[in-house]
Amino acid sequence: MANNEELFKKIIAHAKEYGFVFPSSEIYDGMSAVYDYGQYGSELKNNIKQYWWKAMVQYNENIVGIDSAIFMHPTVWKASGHVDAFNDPLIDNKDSKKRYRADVLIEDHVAKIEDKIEKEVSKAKSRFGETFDENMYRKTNTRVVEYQQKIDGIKTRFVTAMDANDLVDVKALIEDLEIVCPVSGSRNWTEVRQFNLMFSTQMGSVSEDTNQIYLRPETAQGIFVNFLNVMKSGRMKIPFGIAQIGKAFRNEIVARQFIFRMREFEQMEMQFFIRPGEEMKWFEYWKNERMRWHLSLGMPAEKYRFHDHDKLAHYANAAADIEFDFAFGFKEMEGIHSRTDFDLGSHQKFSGKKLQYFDPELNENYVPYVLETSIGLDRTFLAMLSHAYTEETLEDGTIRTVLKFPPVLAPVKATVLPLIKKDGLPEKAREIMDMLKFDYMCQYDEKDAIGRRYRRQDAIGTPYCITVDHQTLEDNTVTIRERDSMKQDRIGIAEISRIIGERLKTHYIPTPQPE
RNA sequence: GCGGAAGUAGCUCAGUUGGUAGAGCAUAACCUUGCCAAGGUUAGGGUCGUCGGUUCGAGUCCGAUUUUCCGCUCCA
Repeated sequence: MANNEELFKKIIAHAKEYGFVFPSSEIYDGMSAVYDYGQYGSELKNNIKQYWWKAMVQYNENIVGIDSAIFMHPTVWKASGHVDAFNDPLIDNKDSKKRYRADVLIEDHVAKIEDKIEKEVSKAKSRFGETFDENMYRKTNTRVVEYQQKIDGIKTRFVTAMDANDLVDVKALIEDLEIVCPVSGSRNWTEVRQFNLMFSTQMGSVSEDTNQIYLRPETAQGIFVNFLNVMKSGRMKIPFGIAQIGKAFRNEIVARQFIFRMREFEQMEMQFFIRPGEEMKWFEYWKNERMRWHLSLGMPAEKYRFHDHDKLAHYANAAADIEFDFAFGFKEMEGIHSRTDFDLGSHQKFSGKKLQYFDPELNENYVPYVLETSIGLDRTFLAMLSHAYTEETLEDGTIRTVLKFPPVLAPVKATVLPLIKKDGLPEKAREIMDMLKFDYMCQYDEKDAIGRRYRRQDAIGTPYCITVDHQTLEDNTVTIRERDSMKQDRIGIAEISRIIGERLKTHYIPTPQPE
């Protein structure tokens, strides 16, 4: 475990030193858990996106891609449930260090008073027998009325305070009610703080006209609100999917572990619209298919595992994660969720628009069910980087640090190197560089000894090095060095592009979808 | 969010009881060598995380703050 921590630190240091990931705004001391992707990091990230996009959109005739806006109508987040679920006033007890939802503490307190009322009522009931008028008793008994007034007072005060965003008064209310921590039994509370997990901002430049809007906490809703548009304009027939890659924002209380948990992150999502009742068939299909995609990147199978959810979110009736063995243990990388008709049904209700599909085979209209695959791009990036990072001890005892990316994902595909910086070799190498750079991300390097240049390329994971030597000038051949084996082949200049292209071919081919 | 540790050049670090900063590697230029990193010469690069305090004087002592790491907590 300690070794893994050391390794993880080395990976983070390597990522910064070689231009993959930088702390954001570093010259101003950085921002907690915000990172920028550097010159090689952004290449790697783009390559992962492209590999996913091709696998989902290009290779599946019934899946199309969109790119929806980060800003969405505020009601979207009411329909999705995020406004309710992501807005909690929280308070901590300083002695037990336990955190509570302030509204829950107050509700519990109210419930206790209600219990007292019920006790009084049932006591009176048994005393007066059949002649007992419960409603009358509730309205007239002084003790019950007192309790009821107290409850009404608390509720009014709480609702007023919450509406006015007056968290100080919520705290005061908790103090006035002498609520104690169930664990420590003390009344030593912190201030009440609003943990709104959605970032908000204002739209509209004149202050009276502004609307509070949110940065999307997930990309999925952008797909659901475009369900009709895509279905109609694309003449889509169920089953079909809509894919999207984009940023999402969550104001996590604790964001840590490098780029694993960030407040601004990127998702690659696909929502697959299906006939109600067929969700388990598709759940199994996409579970297997997504795992096949991961394995096609050449990572060992034991690095991955499924984790089936026992506790399901409000929108799901089946859910599984694909977890990856990061340096800090198995963690979620992708989720496959059967979301039923929760999302489209909810948007149908809130928008008043019919979000339905006419199924000619069944001759009926229905709200389609949704099967979601949602993968964290930053987490996939981290998985690739962690797994690629290798320190090799060579025969002569020196240590080689090499990033063994799958070639299709490598930031730089090939580097052209003149063996020495004279005798016309740089000119020849430049010619080859100019020939290759329109097809592949390439570099040219003539500084320092050749061995050292190879190592520099190893450190950023370049799979192929093309070396121009004196023989090149005679017969138009070069050597091509393979990163992992360090072996070299001599090939003709005219063949370089084709040979690299061969080796960059994708290994993922989708399994035919079920009937 | 709570507790602990740390922050000196791009990287790894040194800096003695407070006296206004050093090394190696890296980077750039030139020379030399030429197939698996560290030959030579020269140069650039730091208001010692930030702000404030004590002091004639602070990288060094004190306080606050920020960032990172570790543990706890939290987590659709």
